[in-house]
Formats: sequence, structure tokens, C-alpha cells
Amino acid sequence: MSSLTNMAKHPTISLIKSSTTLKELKQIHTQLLVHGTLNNPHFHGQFIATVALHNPTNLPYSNHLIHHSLHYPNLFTLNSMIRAHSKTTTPHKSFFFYNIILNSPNNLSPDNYTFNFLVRTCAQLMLHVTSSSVHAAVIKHGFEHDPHVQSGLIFMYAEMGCLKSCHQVFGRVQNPDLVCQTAMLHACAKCGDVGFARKVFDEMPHRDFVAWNAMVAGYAQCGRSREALELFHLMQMEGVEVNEVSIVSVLSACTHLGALDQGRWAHAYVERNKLRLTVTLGTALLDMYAKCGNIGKAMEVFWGMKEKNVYTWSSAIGGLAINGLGRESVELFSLMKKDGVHPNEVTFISVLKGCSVVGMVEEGRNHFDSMRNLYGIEPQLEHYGLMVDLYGRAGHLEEALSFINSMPLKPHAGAWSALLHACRMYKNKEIGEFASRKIVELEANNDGAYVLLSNIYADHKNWEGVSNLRHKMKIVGVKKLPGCSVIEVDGEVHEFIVGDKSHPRYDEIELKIEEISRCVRLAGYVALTSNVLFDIEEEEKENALGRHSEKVAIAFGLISLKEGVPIRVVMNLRMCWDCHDVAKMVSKFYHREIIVRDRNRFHHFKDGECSCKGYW
DNA sequence: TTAGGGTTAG
Repeated sequence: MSSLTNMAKHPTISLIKSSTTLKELKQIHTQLLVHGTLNNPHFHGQFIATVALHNPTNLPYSNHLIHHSLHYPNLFTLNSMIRAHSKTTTPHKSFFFYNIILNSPNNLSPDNYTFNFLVRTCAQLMLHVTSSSVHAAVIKHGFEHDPHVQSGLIFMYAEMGCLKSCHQVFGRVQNPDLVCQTAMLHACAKCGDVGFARKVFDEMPHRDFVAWNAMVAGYAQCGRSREALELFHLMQMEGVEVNEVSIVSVLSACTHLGALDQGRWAHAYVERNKLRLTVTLGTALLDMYAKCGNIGKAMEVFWGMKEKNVYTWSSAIGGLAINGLGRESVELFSLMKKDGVHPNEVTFISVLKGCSVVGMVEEGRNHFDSMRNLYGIEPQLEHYGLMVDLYGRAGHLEEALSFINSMPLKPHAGAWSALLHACRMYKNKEIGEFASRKIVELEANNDGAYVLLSNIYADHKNWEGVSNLRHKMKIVGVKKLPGCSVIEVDGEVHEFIVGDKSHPRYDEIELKIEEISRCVRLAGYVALTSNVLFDIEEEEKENALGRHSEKVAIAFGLISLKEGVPIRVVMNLRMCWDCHDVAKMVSKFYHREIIVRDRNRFHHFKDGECSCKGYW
């Protein structure tokens, strides 16, 4: 029973490998100790490796077993420990085990597994110096031409954003195999060159389901959601195996498009085909529901998940926040901490958003302070921006300004923009002008700086100010980002860009918009024309407002969706106040629920009211 | 007995 092949079939090895939970493994450990079986180094090694491989949270237990063992760990065990640590938030610990291999008294030496795992550690660490020395060690130990190590190196350089190095490694591979080609296509997509990724994919002589998944994910991750879904449909037509990894990318694409129907289809696919609801899949699913405006369903998925990680919690907390449930999001954050899950920087973005949408200034400030004091997380620019947003939305403009001035980092345009938005909300011209100037100093082409200030001037009927800004924008060459809204009807995503009349049903949409205008006017509605950038005639302005992309999408929803079906719109800008008022009225007149996801949050319109209660 | 592709923000 000494050969490894025979060992693999040993019932004790099988027993250890088949256990999935730490509890089960600990029970087996006790049994093996009682029978003295753990004296066998093979069993002991397998035990430690299984504990480590199943779940990174088991790692302290694996470490404990290694340190209290009578045996010197073998290469298999040590490689397993390197691999396990490469997937944690403390990847540098892999080097501890690598050094045990290098300094081993029984002449262990690293093999291709060691290096394949070690380069993944480097990928996680993203340190150029470390990566270079590990690459040098790969060459020194003669693994430069090992296909697995080559793929690992490409992966490592991709994570670090060094596409050039990926090309160099790939160029030296004589006959790249499937795994290596997939690593390369993944690397190109990761570094933003999806075109080349697709070229690698198209030129692959054989593609398996992993290669297809990598390509679908590549499109989804760089925001080319429609292409991701198209490729996924092609994948299905070609009869390629679909697994939970494919569905994660599909869900991510649906989330970005706000395509709830297709997202629901993906959920049904998971259930129909009994795919394993992994943490990643569950998180993608809950995130899809939350960002497509169905927070009830999102939380149902969340509570149904057996295993939750920091992604899952952050996603749920953020989902509640963007749906206006700030208090609930902060409560969920408390539960997360009670559950022993350590928050990360993204979690705090979600929590601060939660505080911001309901104006919990004090609580937000406490959470912000706890980042550094309790969790050792250094706040990033985004966190500072959210704090400005928190003060600003609550109307504490002076505090927001002094907060920016006391930042230890150089304030970015985002922080000033948050302040400018608040100035717009509270019609504060002085601070608004100051913030706008600061933004333009940092980003001369920032359209928001001009548009918002122009709105503030228009609020004050300062048409000269508006006209001067218009002139300045022309000279500098700033263009207002065109508004774009999408709406899904019968599984098809329709896109409306402001001013674009190319939709085949545009004439009908136009008629509907006129009908809406008549209805809302009867109710005594007066358009909030200050949302129009320039000083044009009142009637013309109203017309320009009538053609905002969100209104066009809502009108299209009214003519194309069956009665009673909610209208769901996803847009790229913040919803304008006028469209917001009109949407409220439409929800009442047409007895239709309207859900708009804007750049910042959700607005649920029902019976003439909006869930944001005017606070956004 | 270990080797690929996936989830949270901006």
C-alpha cells in the first residue's frame, strides 16, 4: 500500500475526501486519532489538505494540525496549503509553506503544482516585485515550459493588469493547449482587450465549456452585456454544457441591463436543471433581483442561502440601500457582524449608501469612523464621496464642504460632484459655483459640473448665468452625456437615447407622450423647466423635457406592456425632477406601477407617490 | 490524492 495510486483508493482516503463540512471532518479526526490511523503520513496529509481545500475559513484548523503534527508535511500537503492560502485575504501566508518546501530537511523541492499555486498567490497580492521573483524561481527550477505553470503566469500577469507580459508569456508557448488559450482569452478580456480575447476564442481549434464560460464572462465583466447574452444563446444552440458559472455571467449581464425577465429565466433554469446554488451563484441571483427592483425576491434568495460570504452580505446591504430601505440595510450590517463575517471596503460603500438614502447622518459618520478604528480599513475616495453625499442630501452643506476640506486625500471630482448635487437639491448658488469650479479644475470636460450649475442658475431664473455657461461649454468643447433608458419587453431589451427617433414604434410613442402631457396638464401640472439646460422658449423647453429618455421609455412601456404589468426602466443618469413628477402622475392616472433605476438608486412609483419621498 | 472559467462598489 505504498504507491500513491493505491493510496488514493484506500477507504480512509476516500472517507476523508468525501466529507464536506468542518464538523464532519473534526468527527473523522477524532475517530482516526482513536484508531491511531493518523500516524500514517498519507492519511494525515490528506486530512490537512481536505480541511484546507474545502473552505478557506477552515485554514486556521489546518494550520493548527500542521503545527501540532509529529510528521513532517509532505509536498502534497504543502502544495495544498499554498493553494488554499492563495484564495484567502492573507495570500502572503502561502510563502510560509513555500519556504518549508525550500528548506526541507528531507529534500523536498517545489514541483509544477507548487508554482501553479504560488503564481495565483502573486496574482492575489498584486505586487510586482514578488511576481518577478516568483517568475524567476519558475525559470530557476525549470518549469518555464510547463503548460500549467505557463497558464498560471498568464493569469498572474492578467490580474496585475500587465497585458504585455501576458502576450510575452503566451508568445513563448510553443503549442498552447486549451487551458493556456483559455487563460490568454481571459487575460485579454480582463485587461480590457475583449476584441483580442474574441480572436483567441475564435481561433481555438477546440473549445470546451470553460472556454465558452470565460468568453461570456469576459463580455459581461467589461459591460458588454448584450454580447454576453448573445454568446450565451449561441453556446446553448451549439449544445455546450451550461453550468452554474455560465449562469453567474448571464445574471451579471441581466443585472447591468436591468433585464428582469431574462434574469428570472436564468433563475428558472437553475431550478429546472438542478444546478448547485453556490455562494457565487446565489449572490449573483440576489444581486440581479435587487438591482432589477425586486428587493423582496432578492431577500428571499438571501435568507434561503446556506452559505453567505462578504460578497453576499455586501450585495444584500447595497440592494436594500438602493431600493430606499436604508434602515433595513444598516440592520442587516449589524446581523452580518454578529454572524462573524468581516466587512470589507465594498461593504462600507453599501452601508454608507444605506445611511445616505434615509438621511442617517450620525449613524453614517459612526460607521465611517469604525472603518479605520475597528476594522483597519483605510477609507478610499469613494467612501469620502459618500460621506459628502450623506451630509449634502441631509442639507448640511457647510459640513459637507468642511468635510471635503479636511480630507487626507486630494478630493476627487466625485466628492465635489456629490456636493454640487446637494447644492442643486437645496438651490445653493454660492457653494454650487465653488464646487462646479473645483470639478472643472480637476476634469475640464466634466459635463455634470456645467449642467448642474446651469440648473441652479435656472432655478434662480438667472438666464444670463445659464447663457454664459452654454458659451463656455462650447469653447471648452464639453458635451452633455446623452440620457439613455432601457426597458425590457417580452425578453427583448429596447434602448432609447435622447433625441433618437429610430425606434420602429416611435410614432405611437410620440402620440402616447402627447396623451400623457394632456392628462398631467389637466391635473394642474406645470413642467419644471429648470431641468432644461438652456434658456429657450418655455414651450420649447417643455417639449425638450417631454423627450427625456426616461419619459420615452415609460411611454413605450405603456403602449407595449399588458395592463397591470409594472414598467421597469433602467437609466444612465440621475432621473430629472420633472420626469419624476410626471412618473408619479402617470402611476396614478394609468394605474400602473413604474420602477425606475437611475444612476443612484430606485424610484418605485405607485398611486401617485414615489418610494424615495422626494429624497434622492 | 492538488491544475482553468464566476459574485459585491466605482
